[in-house]
Amino acid sequence: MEYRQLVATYDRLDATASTIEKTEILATAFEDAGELLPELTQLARGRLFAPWEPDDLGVSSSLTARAIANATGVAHDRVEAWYRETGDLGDAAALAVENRSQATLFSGTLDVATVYETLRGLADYEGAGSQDRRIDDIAGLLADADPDEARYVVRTVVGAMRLGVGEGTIRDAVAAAFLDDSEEAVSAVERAYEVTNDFRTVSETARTRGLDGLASLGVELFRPVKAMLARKAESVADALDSTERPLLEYKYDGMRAKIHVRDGEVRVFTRRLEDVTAQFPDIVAAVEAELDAENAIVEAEVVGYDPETGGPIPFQELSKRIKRTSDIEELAAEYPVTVRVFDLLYRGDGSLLDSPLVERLARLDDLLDADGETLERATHLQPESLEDAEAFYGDALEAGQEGIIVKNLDAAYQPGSRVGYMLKVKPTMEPLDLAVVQAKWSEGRKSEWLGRLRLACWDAEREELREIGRIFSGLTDDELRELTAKLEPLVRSVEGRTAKLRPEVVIEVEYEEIQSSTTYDSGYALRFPRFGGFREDLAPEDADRLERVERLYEEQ
DNA sequence: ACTGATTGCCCC
DNA sequence: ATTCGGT
DNA sequence: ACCGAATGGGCAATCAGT
Repeated sequence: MEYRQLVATYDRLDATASTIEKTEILATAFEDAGELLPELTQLARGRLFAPWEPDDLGVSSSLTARAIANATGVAHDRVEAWYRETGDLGDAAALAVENRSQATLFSGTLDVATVYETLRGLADYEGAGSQDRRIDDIAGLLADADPDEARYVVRTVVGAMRLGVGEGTIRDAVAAAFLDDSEEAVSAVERAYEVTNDFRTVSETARTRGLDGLASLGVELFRPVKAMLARKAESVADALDSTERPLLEYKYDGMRAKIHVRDGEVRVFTRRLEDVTAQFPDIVAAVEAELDAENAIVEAEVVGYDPETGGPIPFQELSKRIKRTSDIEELAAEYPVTVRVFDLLYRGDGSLLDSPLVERLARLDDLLDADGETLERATHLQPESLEDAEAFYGDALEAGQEGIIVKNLDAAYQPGSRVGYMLKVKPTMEPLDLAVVQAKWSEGRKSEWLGRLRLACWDAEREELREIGRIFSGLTDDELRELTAKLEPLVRSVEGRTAKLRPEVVIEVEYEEIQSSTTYDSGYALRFPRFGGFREDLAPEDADRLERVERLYEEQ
């Protein structure tokens, strides 16, 4: 299949806002794909790998910009300039190909399999010179590409197709292409995807074996199921109101883990389905000792603690263990963990996804060693009243945890994030008033606007601003527009898409937590910062004091 | 052997 | 992770 | 209600450059 055909599909997806039309366009492409269907279901989202496969291409914007320059003979600076202007490296690539120098040869056209295999192959290069080989491979594709082809090759490399196509659209299109558009067909595809996490398997099964084939795809050990995600509730009362038969659990600040046991062998997966078994030998040993099952899937939060005091440690410290490949045992001793178990998805020879939570937990309790040191049920309560629940929430905060999770004991395990299954309640922090010292032009739809603010608090002792991080969401389009108008007159200098500003604008900033930081000169940074409103009444010197930040940090 | 830049459906 | 806008 | 896009701090690994 020629890549040009796929590009035509991309362009049509890009041109329509209607999800119904997007589904139709994709369904047609899937029907025509033949043997290339598995690759096409990945490429449609700009992804090359199934979620649990290592998919480190080792190349993103800066190296790709070099590849574009190499392939087209256009100066690297010009490619960078187009990238800055358009905010999209794919568009910059298209421009570069249009303006390619005479010296480079346009030798032909691409086919889909070549693009897919070449890009996948980037991940295999290691060691000295590997970046050059990656650049050469990408440049090789671009040398054979016309401008539109180049745009989407590059967008695939950098992982930002921006076509409005995600999992939901692929799901609907697979159903429409090989089954029908009934609710039954869509649910069958969805279910198959939830348990396999792989659209290549799902689409190929739907094509060759239809509805029955999809139904035969079930939970398998060592193939992670999508995680059930919580939604936010405003208060304990709200959460209880919308939950039939509530069970409350502490919400811990750690790492979500899915632990599979197959014939006694243990594997640990993250929420995004990365295999981190090698990083957590202590968890493997604890599961072997404290979980009475040869075949099972349990779900848990891995929580670090200080071996000296026994108290909880910041997530930053636990996170040192997650990607570590050396000195594993030393790190395990320095940052030991407890495993707070809260669900059982599989036991013995079958899936428990469709069983109600109350039954899954009863079976989980059967398997857990009551005196285990490392594996322990997440602290939980079946509340009799709102007062009960609020007291439990208070206990959780008192114990230094994030808040609570509210679950429905009658509900099945529902992978993904849906209404009516699971809620989280967390306290809101007092917002900070911070001065805006720098801004960047945004990307994509928002690329005309100055967003992405760098913020500072006021150091009263030294009488100067000290940076404390950036903001990352919370602005409506109107606010972004207003912000841009306010900031543009304050621009002192521009470098790339970054503008340094005279610090005159002060905004309110919400966040989840204050972290210690080596990145910012205040020594602190905000976790999940978001815009809370303009403070027209404040000057930069009126921004929150560093002292207050320090105090809040100590208090939390 | 060291540093700085870059990367990641990373973790949160 | 959180939040916003489109459907 | 759902989906997709766009964005934060901070970590270890990797590699280019010296």
